[in-house]
Amino acid sequence: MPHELPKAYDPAAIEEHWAEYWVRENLFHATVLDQSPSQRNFTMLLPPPNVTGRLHMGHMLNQTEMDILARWHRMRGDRTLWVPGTDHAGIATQMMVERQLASEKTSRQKLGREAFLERVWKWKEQYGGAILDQMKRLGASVDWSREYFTMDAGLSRAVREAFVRLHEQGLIYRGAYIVNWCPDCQTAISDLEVIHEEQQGKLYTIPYGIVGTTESLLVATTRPETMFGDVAVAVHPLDERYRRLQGASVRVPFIGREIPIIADPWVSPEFGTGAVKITPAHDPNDYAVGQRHKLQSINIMDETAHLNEIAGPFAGLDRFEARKRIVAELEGQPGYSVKEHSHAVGKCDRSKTVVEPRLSTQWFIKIQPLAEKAIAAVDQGHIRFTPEQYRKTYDEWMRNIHDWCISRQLWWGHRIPAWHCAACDKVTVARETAEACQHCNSKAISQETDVLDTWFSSGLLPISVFGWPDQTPDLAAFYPTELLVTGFDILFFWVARMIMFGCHFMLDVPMPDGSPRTLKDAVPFREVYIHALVRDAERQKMSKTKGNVIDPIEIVKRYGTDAVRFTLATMASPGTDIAFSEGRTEGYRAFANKIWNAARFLFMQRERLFEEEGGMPPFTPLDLATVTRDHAVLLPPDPDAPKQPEASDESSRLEDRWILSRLYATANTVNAALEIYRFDEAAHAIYQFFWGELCDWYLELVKLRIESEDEQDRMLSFLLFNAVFESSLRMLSPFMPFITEEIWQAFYYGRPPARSIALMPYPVSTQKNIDQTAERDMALLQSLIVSVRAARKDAGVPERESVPILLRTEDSSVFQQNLATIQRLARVTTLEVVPQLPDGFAHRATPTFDVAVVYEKPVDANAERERLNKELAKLQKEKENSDRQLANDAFLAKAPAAVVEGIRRRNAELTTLIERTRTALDGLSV
RNA sequence: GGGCGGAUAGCUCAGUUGGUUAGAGCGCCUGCCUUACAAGCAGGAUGUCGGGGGUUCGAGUCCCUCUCUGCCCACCA
Repeated sequence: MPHELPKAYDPAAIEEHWAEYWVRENLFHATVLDQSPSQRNFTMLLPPPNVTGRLHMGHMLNQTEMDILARWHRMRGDRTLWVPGTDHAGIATQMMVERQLASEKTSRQKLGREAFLERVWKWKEQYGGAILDQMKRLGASVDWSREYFTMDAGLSRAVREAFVRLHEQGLIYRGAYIVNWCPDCQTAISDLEVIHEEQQGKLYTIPYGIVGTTESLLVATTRPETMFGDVAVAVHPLDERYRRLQGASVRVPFIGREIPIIADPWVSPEFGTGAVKITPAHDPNDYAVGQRHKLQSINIMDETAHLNEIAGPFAGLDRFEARKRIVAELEGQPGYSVKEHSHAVGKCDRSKTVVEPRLSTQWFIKIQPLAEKAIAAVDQGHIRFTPEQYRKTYDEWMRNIHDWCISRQLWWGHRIPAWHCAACDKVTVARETAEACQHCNSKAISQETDVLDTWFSSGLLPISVFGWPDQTPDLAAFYPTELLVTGFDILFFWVARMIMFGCHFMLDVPMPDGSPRTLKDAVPFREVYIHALVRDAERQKMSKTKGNVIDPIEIVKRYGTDAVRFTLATMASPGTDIAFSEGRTEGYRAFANKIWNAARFLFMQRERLFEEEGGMPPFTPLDLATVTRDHAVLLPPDPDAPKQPEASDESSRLEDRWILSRLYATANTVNAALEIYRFDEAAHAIYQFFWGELCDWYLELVKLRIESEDEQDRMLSFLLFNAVFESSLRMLSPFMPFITEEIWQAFYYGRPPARSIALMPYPVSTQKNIDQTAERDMALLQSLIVSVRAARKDAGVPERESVPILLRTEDSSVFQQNLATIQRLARVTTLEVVPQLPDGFAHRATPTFDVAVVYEKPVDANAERERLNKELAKLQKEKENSDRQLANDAFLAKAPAAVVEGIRRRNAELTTLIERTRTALDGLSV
């Protein structure tokens, strides 16, 4: 017996089951063994969420898009691999565990490094990766057997290898430079992790006493608290105001240290007073000036941004507290002044603390050589961006790139494989744990305590997940990946780094056939699709502080994954952010419900029909082939299927030819749209076809025929509906994997031709399958039915009552041949073709026909007059426009013939329509 | 300071290389519990395509300009 579908569509009741099924059956596992010469690869890497992360709407959009593409490619027969994993997320994870420790009244310092790391691993085992479970619930068709974590042994080995190689190549160096220091995280961070915020601050003008005089030099600064680190005051060499002071000295206020007045062209005389304090240890510009003038650097702050003993009376104070006190002290001094000043302040992306530029010893990557290859790879078209504008963004960034500070003063992360020697003070960099100093062979070495920036390991993912540095079969088979789908927020953090690392390291790996690899095949992916940001319904960025965060899992619980996925797909048009609205989701849940009920209709008819026939026939693709013999595209390929006798097209009914044509057209649209990542177009096309054509029209006609006497037609219409419906399910499956799986499994109850709809072929078609005659005739028929329905409404015919209609038309053949359709869908008794419509009946006029409903209840003359007048005005306006165009010689001469012809035809139609509408109006007034 | 994007129906958005009547969903109005579906069916209303100028036979679409708005990048104290 066929599987029953419950009366109500309840996503909660079906989704979990299939989510588990797909994982359990390991359906989306891809191996090198799958390889067949004709098969295309489609490989993607999931942008790894933080292991501490919780799924948000951005993840869901990203995963929905990737999953649609993965499922689509898989169904099209491509060897599809989508690799999932999580990122150890250095700072984020460490902070999370530290918070936990704090609540237990302890700290990582108290635990010590080793115990702390143990604790983090424990935390990771216990709570980490919850986000991947959430992903499973969304139906993401990833290869779970390949799940990675960026601190796995294999990936860690790749990290060490990459570090050592870069070091060997002279591309990694260590030194004291001004870096961005987060006093809260107590680590250096890269330029990218600093977010600049425009802020209303103050510009303080502070008098510095000139040595040997009673005069003062006025110095403008936004950061008075750094004055204790001042080593000079700089003026522009050509600044006449200060020329005489060059070479003189001033005293740092409060502490009285003498510092020189120097001249440097970097100073702009227009800003402030034209005299700048130089604090090399706490400002990148000042550091550069200091270097030029061989000045020393004085660090006045500790790692928590509290002033040290050099600050004299202000020692021990936090930098902002110090500023307050200093300003208070300066208040009232001659020359001192304050004015409002708006400037950009750098904050730590993670902690939102104001970043402190700080001189410290860090590890850096000399990025230029890597960037050059990365620029070339995109320039030469080996990597394409969608939307294209991001290519420019990428290019600009790459061309202005600075060296990358990769060391972090954290404990959680890939520890830098370098050992410091206590004896000779030199550094040993090694792949394996070093036992002795490379330089002096001393055993007194200790490993560098810093770890690597998290993005160092994620930048290596495209190569490390496939086993690099080993030349594994996976690396040979799956590198480069095809596509990267991600948000622009990690374009520089991640995308750019992957491109740099991929190009750099893979150029050394020969191709599978042994030939040398070129840039074209060294790239980590061939395409990058950058998707939009998901905002709330009011277009606000979702944020915890605003409290407008939509939890996708909550929404999924309420509407079902399929509905949410479809919402995101329909709204995902490139270049614009998504304002997520529950209203839309509700609408697409209704769509899922529609599909559900169409399936129920199908199953009910199947039972009814074949009970009469004396038993259930098998429902295999083979049976469907009996009605769709010309249309193998609809079906799973079955080379053993016997050829079926061909029915002639003439015997086919209009609606049959029409629905097939529409199905093919939809398949064409969907495939073309997905090819260029137009998820919205693809989803709209399916929606429109399924609801607006298959359900609203074809299904209604199937009802009519299933009741008919003609047994053969009964069967044919049923089987064809079956086939079209099943094809539609497959077409829809990448977008709504759950409901389609549920119905499809029920459809093939007992013996499905595959383990999952996800492994069935995707509908494809060509232009030649489009039946233009059928589409045109059906449009005409629909137009008549809609006209009659409207006229019925005007006449006030009760919904259930059928009425005769009068039709005036040149050619009534389509209507005559499809009389039953008209009778059924427009509730018509008889159709009479007349040379002229009589007055007094509600009617509609179109270019090809006029139709009236014969109903004794007189139409409301006033309402009808109003409607007709409005109609007339619209027609006349349009007519005027086309008249003007047709009277224009330039238009006739220059416009393409087809356009002119079109307007001529329309103009003629308008003439007729206007005439008829006038007649109708006259008829009313009689 | 540089760069990029957006402004189309009450709301959220489509609108392909300029070409006949600018679309969809939601919302709104009217009528229907027609046994697949009221999460439904049928019918309907709604737009100076941000303002101004230009190119063109023809502009929502191309150019200039203005207004508003969002974002990215940036070491000027």
